Amino acid sequence: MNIGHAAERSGLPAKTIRYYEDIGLIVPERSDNGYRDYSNEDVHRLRFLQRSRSLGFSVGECRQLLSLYDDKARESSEVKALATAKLGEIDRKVAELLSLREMLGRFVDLCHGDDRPECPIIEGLSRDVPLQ
Amino acid sequence: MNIGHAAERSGLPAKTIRYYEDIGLIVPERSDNGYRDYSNEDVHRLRFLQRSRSLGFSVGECRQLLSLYDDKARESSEVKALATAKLGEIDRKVAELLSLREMLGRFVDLCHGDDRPECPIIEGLSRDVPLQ
DNA sequence: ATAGGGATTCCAGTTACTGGAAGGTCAAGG
DNA sequence: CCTTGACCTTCCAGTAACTGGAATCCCTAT
Repeated sequence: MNIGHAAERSGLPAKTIRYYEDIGLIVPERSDNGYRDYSNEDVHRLRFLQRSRSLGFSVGECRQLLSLYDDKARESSEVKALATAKLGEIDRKVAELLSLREMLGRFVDLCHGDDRPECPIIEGLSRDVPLQ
Repeated sequence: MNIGHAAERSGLPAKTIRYYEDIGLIVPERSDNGYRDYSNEDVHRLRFLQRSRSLGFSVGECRQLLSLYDDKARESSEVKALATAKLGEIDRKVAELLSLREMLGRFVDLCHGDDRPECPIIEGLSRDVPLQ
């Protein structure tokens, strides 16, 4: 299967698939004409990558996950530890965004948003300690 | 004021301040010895940058905000529009993270996490359609 | 005189791709 | 047989927003 087809079936752009090959995540066979030739198992692996990345795993973590995926004797606790750590990261990220949201939201609420130059948002951004 | 002091007072690393100068966000005076010399107003501007960045504005957006900050005749509606758009972005990002969190959390819950190789997380990541 | 702590510039690396140029391959149509 | 268009190849460069490091310079204190 050519890269275009593999791209379609995995949901990853062809460019990205080549990049993943550059960094050694997936190395397909080559056809006689030099084209990359992906097996169904390769596509599976690509989809695994696509899904892991979209779930917020870094490429490095995907590499770890792939080696666990390849290791038929892995212990599920290893995988669970990785995934649980990632959950914690997501939670921290959400909390951080929510606190930013709250501060910015307060600035926005205070701003009348008309044609006058006074603007609590600008003031909030430049004040030493925003909101007392 | 030397860059070290400006860094301390603005909460930005000196490296970052030099970078901001490279990209034209803030250009301080120079002392006779060639050292950068920051005024109190410069520090104010740096803090504005620090705060805006930490609130999730991109450097490009900070550039916009700075020009509004500099423009004494700006209309507050302009600033409000920018900030409101950013709020929407934050909300979208949070929603996305929460949905990732939910999916990954379900995989983690399903995994017994022991020394056996069966692992619903790996399976979830490699399945075509995770959790129907 | 020298030792330290800061300052300077410049170059390279990071993450995870993405865009583009120059060229090779293949199947279909005239 | 030739061309056209859609694919494929490699390689180089650029993105965002810094960060690290090397080589060198400046200032102050002992």
